[in-house]
Amino acid sequence: MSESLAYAELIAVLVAVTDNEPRVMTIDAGEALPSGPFETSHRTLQSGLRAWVESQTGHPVGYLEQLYTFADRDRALDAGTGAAQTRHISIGYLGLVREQVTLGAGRPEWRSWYEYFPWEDHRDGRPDLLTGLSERLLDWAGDHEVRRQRVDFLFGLNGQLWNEDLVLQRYELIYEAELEKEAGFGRQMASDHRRILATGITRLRAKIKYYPVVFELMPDSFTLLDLQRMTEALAGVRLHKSNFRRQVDQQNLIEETGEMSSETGGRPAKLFRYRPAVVEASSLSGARLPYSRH
Amino acid sequence: MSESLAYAELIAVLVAVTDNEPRVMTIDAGEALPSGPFETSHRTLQSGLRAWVESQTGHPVGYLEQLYTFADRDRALDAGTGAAQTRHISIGYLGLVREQVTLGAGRPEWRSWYEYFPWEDHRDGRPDLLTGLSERLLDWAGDHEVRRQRVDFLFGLNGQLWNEDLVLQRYELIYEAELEKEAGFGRQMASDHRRILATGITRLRAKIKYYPVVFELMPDSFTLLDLQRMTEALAGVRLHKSNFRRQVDQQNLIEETGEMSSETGGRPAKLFRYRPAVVEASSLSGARLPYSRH
DNA sequence: ATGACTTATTCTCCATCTGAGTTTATGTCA
DNA sequence: TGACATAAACTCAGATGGAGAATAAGTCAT
Repeated sequence: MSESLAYAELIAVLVAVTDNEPRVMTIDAGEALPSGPFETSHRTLQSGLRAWVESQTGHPVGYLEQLYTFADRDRALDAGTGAAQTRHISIGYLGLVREQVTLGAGRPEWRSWYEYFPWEDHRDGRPDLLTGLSERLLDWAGDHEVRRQRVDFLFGLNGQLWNEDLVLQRYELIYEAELEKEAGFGRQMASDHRRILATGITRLRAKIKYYPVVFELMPDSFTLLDLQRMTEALAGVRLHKSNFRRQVDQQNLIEETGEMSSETGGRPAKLFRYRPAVVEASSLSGARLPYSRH
Repeated sequence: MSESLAYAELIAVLVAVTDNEPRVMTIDAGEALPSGPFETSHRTLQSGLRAWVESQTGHPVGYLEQLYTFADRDRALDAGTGAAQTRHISIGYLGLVREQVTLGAGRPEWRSWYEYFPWEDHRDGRPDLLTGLSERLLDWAGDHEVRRQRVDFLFGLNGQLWNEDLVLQRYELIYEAELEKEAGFGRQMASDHRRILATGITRLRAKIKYYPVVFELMPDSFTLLDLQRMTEALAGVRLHKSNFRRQVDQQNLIEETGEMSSETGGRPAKLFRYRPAVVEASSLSGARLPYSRH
């Protein structure tokens, strides 16, 4: 029975956006994601994480969702000995906070997530760094047709479109090609934290498409362009202005406050607020099956 | 430090489909989902689960994905005492197997998941049981406008459409209304296993829309109607025949084997096989952002 | 005050997709 | 042989989505 006892910790991918830059909370001079033991005093995982994060950031966490449970981190340590050793289980969470005032000890810092994944920011066009990176990946792929296709597909080569959702898959390819520790290909982190961060970004980029989580990061009132910039910051991609607007108001999730913003540099913009959703959101799904009435 | 030691177990929602009925593997005469300790000998969570499941079912698990980690099960036990007590962490997995030959001990059985959630099967129209159930839910909602809207939305009342994805949310509403133990509202399970099952069904119903997992449950060759029936079994909803076909071959995931099936009762149907995907699947996504070229 | 420049907001257009059937083909079975 | 079943292909109108033009309403340098 004691075989199954494990050391359980919580680990957080905490996201905030300032100056159109998506940031993640880090400790150890940007080398690690914040984490802590899962104490018996915590009623649930969720509440444990929430309490702990709020004491660190000084701000309520608007949105919190479980990401993934990682348990194969320490396998290198186990190998060979065969000794019964305490298992390490990390339960990852994704949290969104509106502002980033840091209070806690250990000098937590908010850093742009593009420091860790510089190839993921396509807002000003395809990053230059991608040239060198994809060259290295293609070298690695060599004649291996499947590998080559994967590189093309994941990095938008050979006429394929860039798909911003595939953050984790891209990182894993880079890892497989053993390029993840190369200088110039993004800042590194301790242990597998960079992978966990990639998992969080992936989840968030997918989620904003079918669930109104962006508003957890927006201030109470905002212009449509603010909202677009926020979405672009997260997705790492530019969006089509008028089509973005059309989509937003079809979804019926925002309403005018009646006031205007004058800090636009051009024509003043209407201010909007989030309208906490008709009913439970959803139904804005996306993928559908071809239903049949009857 | 020892505060954070926890007992870790794996728990599986194992799904197979036979006779157009989606089935889940259970133990204890259908009262529990199969689970086991996460042993140190297991290299990773995934491999631990896989080995253990295959020894139980005698069949390889085609598809396996982590569902959720549950840790707030035993809170009732902790309450009041404040004593340091071993935490119980369950890591849930969803697995798909093509056939269901059971070998293991403890008399595992495959049971239709609709035994546990009879209101979820709308293939032959709205189940009668929903009349009584929604009546009880509306009673519970009373004048509470928000509750009433939630009931309407989740159970497709008042002109709203039935959304088959909301399995977990429906179960949680029923739980909140304290109707989950009432006779007639589905077979019960030990502890929170019914909730875990609901989580699995929810995940699977969502997934089939944007990822070709159905094929993990199909035999090597099949007709288009077979594929449709499989999808309907999982979604619990009837689909539009020709539109389903159109969608399937737009996705380019299957190809004709060249042979025909004669067991249709009508005109013989072409047989198809799964074509393990152009590249990594995806790009059949669904929800999209309004991208901008530039 | 005026014209250049910026950003906001509204429209338009057209190609594609989707929902909901029809129509025609090809078997089995009484 | 005709009734019945299912398969497979085709139709068509309305909704959706990508792309960009047109118009509105500010700021700012001259």
